[in-house]
Amino acid sequence: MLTRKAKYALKALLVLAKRNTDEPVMIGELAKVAGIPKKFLELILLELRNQGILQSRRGKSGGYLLNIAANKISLGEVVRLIDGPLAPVACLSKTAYRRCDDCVEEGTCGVRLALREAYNASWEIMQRTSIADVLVMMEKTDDESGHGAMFYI
Amino acid sequence: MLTRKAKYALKALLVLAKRNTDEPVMIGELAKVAGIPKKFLELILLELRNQGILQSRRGKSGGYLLNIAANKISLGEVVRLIDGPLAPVACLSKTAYRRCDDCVEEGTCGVRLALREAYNASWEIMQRTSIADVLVMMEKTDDESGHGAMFYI
DNA sequence: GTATACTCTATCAAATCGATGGAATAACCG
DNA sequence: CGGTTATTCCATCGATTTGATAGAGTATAC
Repeated sequence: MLTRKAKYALKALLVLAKRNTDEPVMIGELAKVAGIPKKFLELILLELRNQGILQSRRGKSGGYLLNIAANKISLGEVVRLIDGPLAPVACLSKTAYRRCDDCVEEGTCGVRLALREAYNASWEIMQRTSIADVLVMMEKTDDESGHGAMFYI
Repeated sequence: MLTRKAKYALKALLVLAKRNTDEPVMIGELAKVAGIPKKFLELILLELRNQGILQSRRGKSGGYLLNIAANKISLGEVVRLIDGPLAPVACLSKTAYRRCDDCVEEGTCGVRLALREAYNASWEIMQRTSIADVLVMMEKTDDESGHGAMFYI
């Protein structure tokens, strides 16, 4: 399970990417649109900004906007920045490899072998899919559902 | 990331499946072979027993043994029993579906769409792969590594 | 200069994680 | 039998993480 933090981060990024404007979006508005507790969202956006995904503008008419093109932000990256490594065990992580302290021989470790394929399959998709891709998926699904242009995050 | 508990559960099951005997294996021995804190392993085995995966024998010369054939125990099942749903968000869970309380419209929810494919890919493999399958993988890997019959969990 | 926003630090309750001590139970041996 | 020993079973604990809130500080537009 993702933490709520990572889920909120994805939600917020989707809203920001959909706006696709140079005008920053206020935390308060973002919180309302996405249904996220405002003060909690603050922390999350701040973290995304410190990681370089977002940029912020302070003071009146301030807010947040993307710092990277939406098609350059992968789902995997977002989740990893907020929740930490995606891998089921550290010794499988592609970005934060660490030997298991209870592992006698990594090459033939059963747990590692067991989980490797499942992890790779999931990782490949998480890495390949961008925020922009998701927007396209949403539009497509929205068309099919027949609600017209209005779709929710 | 799996919790340590789930990782230990998989390890222990692999050892038990490999023994493939009617004699129960003591917690103490299991703990030593798999490199798991004994008292912690107790809880895990107990939980697996309560879930029907293992059976136990009490008193002197007691211990644990499989209650289900190793090829009927899927990785996904084990992880789910110990760590809870595999799904990244509850509204995608196949075994514990629950609507997200902050979700306006599930059909077009971006987060849901975003994670669905990655989750499905991983789920399919976790569900299809059994403890017995992993043993086979381990033997194969072990042969290639040239260590002979001795392989570690 | 003041209203409006973000920024930062501290704090809190609840849940979860990893771990432990001791009670209950069954087998063995005289 | 009855006690000793080896084992599983149960209740609980401390530390960390999670999710969320509060409030003082700071930059910006007007």
